[in-house]
Amino acid sequence: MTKYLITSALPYINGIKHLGNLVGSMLPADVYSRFLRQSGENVLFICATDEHGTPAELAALEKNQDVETFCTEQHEIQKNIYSRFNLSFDQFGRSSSEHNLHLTQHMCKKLMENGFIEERIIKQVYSIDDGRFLPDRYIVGTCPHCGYEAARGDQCENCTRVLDPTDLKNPRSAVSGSDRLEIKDSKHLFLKLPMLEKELEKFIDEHEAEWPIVVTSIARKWLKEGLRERCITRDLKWGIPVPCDGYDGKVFYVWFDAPIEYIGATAEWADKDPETRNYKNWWYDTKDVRYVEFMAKDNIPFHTIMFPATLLGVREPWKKVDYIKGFNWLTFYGGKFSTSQKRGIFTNQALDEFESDYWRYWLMANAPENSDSSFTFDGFASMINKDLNDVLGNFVNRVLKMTASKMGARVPEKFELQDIDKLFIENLSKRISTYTRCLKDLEFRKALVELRAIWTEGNNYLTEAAPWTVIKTDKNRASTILNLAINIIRLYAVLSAPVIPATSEKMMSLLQIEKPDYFWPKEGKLFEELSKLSVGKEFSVPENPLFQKITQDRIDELCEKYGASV
RNA sequence: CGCGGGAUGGAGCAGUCCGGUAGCUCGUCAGGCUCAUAACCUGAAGGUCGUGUGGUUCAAAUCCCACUCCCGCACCCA
Repeated sequence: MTKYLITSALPYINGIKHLGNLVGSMLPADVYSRFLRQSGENVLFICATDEHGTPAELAALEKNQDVETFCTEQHEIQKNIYSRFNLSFDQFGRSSSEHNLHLTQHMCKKLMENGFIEERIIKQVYSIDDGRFLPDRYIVGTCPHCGYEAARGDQCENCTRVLDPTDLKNPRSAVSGSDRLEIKDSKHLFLKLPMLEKELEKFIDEHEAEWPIVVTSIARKWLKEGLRERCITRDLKWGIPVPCDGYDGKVFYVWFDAPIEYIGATAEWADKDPETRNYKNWWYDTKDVRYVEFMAKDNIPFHTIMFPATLLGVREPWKKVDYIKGFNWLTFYGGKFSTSQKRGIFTNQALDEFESDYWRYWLMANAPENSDSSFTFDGFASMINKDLNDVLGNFVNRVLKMTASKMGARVPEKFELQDIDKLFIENLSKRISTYTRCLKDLEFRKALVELRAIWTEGNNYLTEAAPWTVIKTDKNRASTILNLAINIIRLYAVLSAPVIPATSEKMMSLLQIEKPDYFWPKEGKLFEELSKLSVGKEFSVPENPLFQKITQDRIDELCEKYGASV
């Protein structure tokens, strides 16, 4: 049977991520993983923090911490936030793990043996006062073309010309501002991507028909422009040491070791139960694994070109990706999320404002699948109020309260179904199969439109069946309708669980189901699905609605707080 | 001529690959219901699908051409 390996792009360690990061990789990967698990599939969902590189070192410096302590702390902070978002990682690892170190070094050695690595001497800028080599973008100076004074070493933001740090006039360190810089020769390893170009092209060809356009078009663009040798090492302390003579004080560049951590994290997972788990069953010489990656569009070149190049070049049967789900950007009021301008919402702030399901629902319903999409508090509030409160929350509430008040807080008896019931079940069945297909195809926005329609069907049914009227003349008939309605609540809990798992649990607990099963309904078996609750079983009458409405005052307050231009 | 994405009723989107009566959600208006959170259900109004009154076609939101405007690609950050 096919096993599903799911990875989400690794969030970088240097600070708490915002909502855009969440919706572009981890959250949709979670929804998909949950859906597959509920469908009875064998799923391994892997993520980790990406910890190496200069930004991490500098962030640690700013906090007066050594970089390892900093990363350990930040890893815990992020891990905690994601668990509050109910992201169901099987493993949330760290790219600084032992496993990743060994795997990365192994990959490098194999690449060398196979002739895909060459050594080059390059000139690097060294800052005497900072005591370190500086990456290009941490050198600032005056642009030789336009005279802009704060041009960076890799590109002038004013005239957009690509620069070399040595082009800059009056160069200085962006870290300390010091101008005591010198240029030193430094040995580095380069991955010879051009040698793998044909194979990569074939790799992309094989998946062209299936992959989203945003993914293949970015990959094609790189191939079209021609691949160049890429430097895979850096003059840094923090990272995975290069296992070669003469490379003391050098580590691998983050883009090289970060994706390998997908494998590393799987090995970390296997360590927890070595008797039954083996990471190679998922990654090495497998025939039964379907591997799906989730990422935002900036990560696509690394996952379509660089990482496959590594895995191809080692000449070992490592599992390569089968499907890539790429996302565009989520914007904040049409503009970018911006840390320095205090625009946008970070994941920890989001959780302080609302329960995770509010965010999960909105983000998935508005996932930037085909183009960038924009977050606004107005849009957020109106969708939460309408879909979660009025449609779903109210349905649960009205059914349970009505049943309790008319016939007591127990699942009422079911008698013969009438046409109206059968028609409803038929409609529901169609919608569920559409919903299921959308989830399978990773069409999240469409899936959520369908989920909402499924919820609406319930309200529709109640209106048509009108148990509050029927009960006056035919108690058995009213009992049947309400029996069905309560069973629908259970079914909704199951169907909603990939997206809003915490709410699903609440619904199950209202029905006093101790060990709820969330098995996905089978095609054509809806009658059975709607008969799972035993007659006479007690349920709880909700004291509070499942959700709370977001008022206009609250919206105004949030706009103010998060720098939304109203 | 830098690269990429976009332009569809008041708002947000689908439809564009594979031409054939313009669809969904919100909002608005009217009606129904009264079990429920002033919630639910039904119906209606509202668009010449950025521009050229451009080309192909019996037929174009959809294919081709030209143009306009918007948004990313610059600290932070995905």
